[in-house]
Amino acid sequence: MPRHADAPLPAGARAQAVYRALRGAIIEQALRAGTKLPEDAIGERFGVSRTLVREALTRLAIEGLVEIVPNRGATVALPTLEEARDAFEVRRGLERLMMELLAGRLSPEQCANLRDHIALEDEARARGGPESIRLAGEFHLLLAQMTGNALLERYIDEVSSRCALILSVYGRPHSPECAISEHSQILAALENDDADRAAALMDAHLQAVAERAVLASAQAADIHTLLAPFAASEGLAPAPGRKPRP
Amino acid sequence: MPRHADAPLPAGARAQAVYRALRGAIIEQALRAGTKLPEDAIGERFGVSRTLVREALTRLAIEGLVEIVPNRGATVALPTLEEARDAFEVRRGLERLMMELLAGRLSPEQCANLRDHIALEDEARARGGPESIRLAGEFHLLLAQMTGNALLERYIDEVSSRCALILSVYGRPHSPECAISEHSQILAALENDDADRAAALMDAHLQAVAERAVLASAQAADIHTLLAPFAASEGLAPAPGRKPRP
DNA sequence: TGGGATTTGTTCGTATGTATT
DNA sequence: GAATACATACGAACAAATCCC
Repeated sequence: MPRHADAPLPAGARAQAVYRALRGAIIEQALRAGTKLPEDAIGERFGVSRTLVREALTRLAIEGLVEIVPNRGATVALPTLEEARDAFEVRRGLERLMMELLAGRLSPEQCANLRDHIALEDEARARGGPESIRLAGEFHLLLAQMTGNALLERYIDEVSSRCALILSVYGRPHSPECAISEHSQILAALENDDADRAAALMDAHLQAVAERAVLASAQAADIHTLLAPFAASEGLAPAPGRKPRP
Repeated sequence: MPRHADAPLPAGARAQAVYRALRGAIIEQALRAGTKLPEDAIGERFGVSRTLVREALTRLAIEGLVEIVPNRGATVALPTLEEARDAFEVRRGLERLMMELLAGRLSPEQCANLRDHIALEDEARARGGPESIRLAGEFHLLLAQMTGNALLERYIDEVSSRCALILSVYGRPHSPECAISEHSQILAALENDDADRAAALMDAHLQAVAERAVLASAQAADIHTLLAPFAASEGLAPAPGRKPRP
């Protein structure tokens, strides 16, 4: 839920807000792989000093969404094919565990929530908007939340976003990460208490996603413009009276 | 490999050095769970400013080894029993994946390295030194490195260190995390190209480690120690005179 | 190759918030 | 409960490295 920009965020929350804003921008491909992320430009855009930007960038670098080279600054990560393989390999392991934890344990409310989410994905996909990428990833995150295992949730969140970045590099531009019918089938298996089938479906699903990755290229754009919607949604104000570079 | 203190570290490497030093101290239980970690004192100790200490503490907080409360600073994390369960659950999932990736794929050199490491563990264990904890964890990390999957390696490193912290809270003081014979059996199964058996052994091994911890904490008698993590996780202080909640 | 402009690395001061007496 | 002491949150400024012409 978005905050108003003039209500100051509590201590320690602004760095987190910058982190979330950047993260969202990367996952939705507003900031494309390889884009330079200069500390002061971002700080101006969000109305914070470089200190907080650095903290956000450091966190993103640990997550693998950003690459930091000493004395040369940060860029949106440009994963190699090997890193892509690694990410999907780990993801399969984690999501298989998730299937085993969830099979036969979902409440009717949880199942309803998942069906609602699948419907949302369907709509977004029909419109062809960039949210479909985010929504597809969020289905997996929603499942992770339902395990009640906070660490698993964090890892799945992390590896999913990394996979999203990978698809933005190697996949077709703006293609949703997951096919919707596959999500439905997985949910059905989970409701059926069929852990093995759910795990097998998820495995095949992720395999398909990985293989869907083919080819693409990216182009840069002005960072102030690209970041605008993400700043607003996280309650960050741009610095007054500074324009996109002359 | 230790460096000479008067050779200054390159840019960006000092924060990492502080991070590693603190991490090692926590894992080897030189800094015990719950210990306050003031920026000033640490910076003074390592000869760096608070900025770099903050960066190190932030990284440790993301990893779950340190807890940071806004405006109140950092302490060595005091994992709850639920977090303990989560950590071991995720760890089982990751290490099972690791067994599948490694079974039948280890070179003779790698097997020899692993045997050497097991021998080291054996010695340390016999001496009863605190390194045995670190070494036991490093066996798992060594296996992870051999998968060639850098992300899996990072996750296993992270979850292993978190488990080490958990054992320092709930386990017997200075007890090694892993029984050596279990490591040997796992290695044998991997050499034998028996992925299922390796996975099952690893599962049982981690299960045993987890249960050893809970059992030990139940026998540990002192009720103050036993309750401390629960009190802390619920916002209660052991000392008198603190309000429940604003 | 060189030098100025730009960006990052780090320190440290100040304001703010928390514990203590 | 107020005053005090202390630790943290954040930013400005300086130093060093890199980039670019």
